[in-house]
Amino acid sequence: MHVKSASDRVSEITLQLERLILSGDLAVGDYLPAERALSEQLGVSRSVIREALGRLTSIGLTESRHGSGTRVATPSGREISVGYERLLRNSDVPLEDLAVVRLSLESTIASLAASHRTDPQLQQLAATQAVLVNPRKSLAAHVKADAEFHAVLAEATGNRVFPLMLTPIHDLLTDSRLKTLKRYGAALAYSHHQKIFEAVRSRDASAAAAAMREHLAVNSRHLEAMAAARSKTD
Amino acid sequence: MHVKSASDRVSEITLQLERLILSGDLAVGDYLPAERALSEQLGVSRSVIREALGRLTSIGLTESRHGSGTRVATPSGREISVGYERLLRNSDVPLEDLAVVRLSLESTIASLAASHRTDPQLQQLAATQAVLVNPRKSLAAHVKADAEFHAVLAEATGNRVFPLMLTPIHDLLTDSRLKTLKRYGAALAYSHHQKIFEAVRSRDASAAAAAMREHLAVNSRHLEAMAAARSKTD
DNA sequence: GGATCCAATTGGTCCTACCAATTTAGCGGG
DNA sequence: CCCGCTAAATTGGTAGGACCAATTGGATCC
Repeated sequence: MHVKSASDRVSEITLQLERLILSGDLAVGDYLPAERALSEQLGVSRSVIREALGRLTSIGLTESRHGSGTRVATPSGREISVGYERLLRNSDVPLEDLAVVRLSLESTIASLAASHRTDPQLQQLAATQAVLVNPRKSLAAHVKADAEFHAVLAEATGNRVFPLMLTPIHDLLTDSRLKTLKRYGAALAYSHHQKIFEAVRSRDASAAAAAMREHLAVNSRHLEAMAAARSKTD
Repeated sequence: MHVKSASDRVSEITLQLERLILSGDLAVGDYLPAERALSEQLGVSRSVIREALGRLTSIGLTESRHGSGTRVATPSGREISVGYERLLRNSDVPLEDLAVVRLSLESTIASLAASHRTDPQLQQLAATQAVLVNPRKSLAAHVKADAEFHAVLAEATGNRVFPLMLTPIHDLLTDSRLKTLKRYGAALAYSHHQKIFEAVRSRDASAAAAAMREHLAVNSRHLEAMAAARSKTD
């Protein structure tokens, strides 16, 4: 990648530390040396160290706690999510577009999950369903269970890229999912999930994908309706 | 979004400046006030200003030139891509997994492109095909044309999220694509692309998706073969 | 009018001192 | 011996000054 030589110190140091982390010399959760120590070891002022660590933190590679230290953060895709969020605000990407991408990914996920799911994962899915069908649980709990269902499904593909790609999309769509749940109730989501669940349980890949498409179609229609209402008032 | 209150000064200032930029008060290319001026205006030390600006620069919102000043950078979504790329690289996912995700996205892309493509986009596709079928062009040119073909297709969906999701994946798979081109020659890629092209031209969504799946299957088989060879030597 | 040089402006680095959380070690009482 | 409290050491966070280095813009000179 042509990231031009970066003749300034902080960029150098940032790269150096980044390499140190990504090379595996430092595991997730390990503490980096203290800023004053790094300053001496690397032969630059503490300001440079601080700016470098700040940049690493801003891209989610490290996290610092006052008085405690700085350690490498658990990679979670959350930084990517905020990046996407920023881009969304900036370039005004409509949520409908995101929903389309989600539909594409999730139908593949359902299909693959049906082929690769393990029994414990099946139980996890059942657990989220138990929450969703329980009317005594709060709306927030229902939303969480809904998200969990899809997350477990992504896990069950056995392909680690799917969770990484899906997480930020889910985060961005969480609002719309909440509205959909409010509008149509958890019962509908439960019955949809149940159809998917049965297909995954019986390892019927195409049925799982079809059920997923049907499930997400509700959300898409809702988004489109809102978009239409919005454009009317413009 | 629940981005915890961020009690430290630099986070505050970073958010403040970010808001200032994204709200449109500062257009792309505009210069921010000098660090010393910002320091005084916002009532914090220059160190804080510098760290905040550094973070903004590291996520691609601003760019600083020594002696000149700091201005808001042209938004390109590229920073998001490299963020994604970093994450994927970091988590050490097998290329086969990436190829699967790519297949999922690209088949949807082909389908949507068939419905939404414009005539100029069709011409762009044809142009990359002209390069690919020209044996006088270098291998690098062929790889570029191949990448371009898929990029234009992603554009043609009219959904700006697809390019964003696909770009980092393409970047990570560029090596394997090069090897595939070497192994099977540009002619095969050309004929596959041609099938996709015809389907997109005639707005046949399902044919486009099918042709795309067939196209990428070659790549997948190649990757699997390499993975198998690798595991033998382990 | 054009080229050259110089001074003001601006980002980049270093340093030192101090503030504020956190952790750790030590002390004392039970 | 153990628990709880306190104080010191460690660590990140902020401030502010001094200086270096690149860029810019104007004044000067031809």
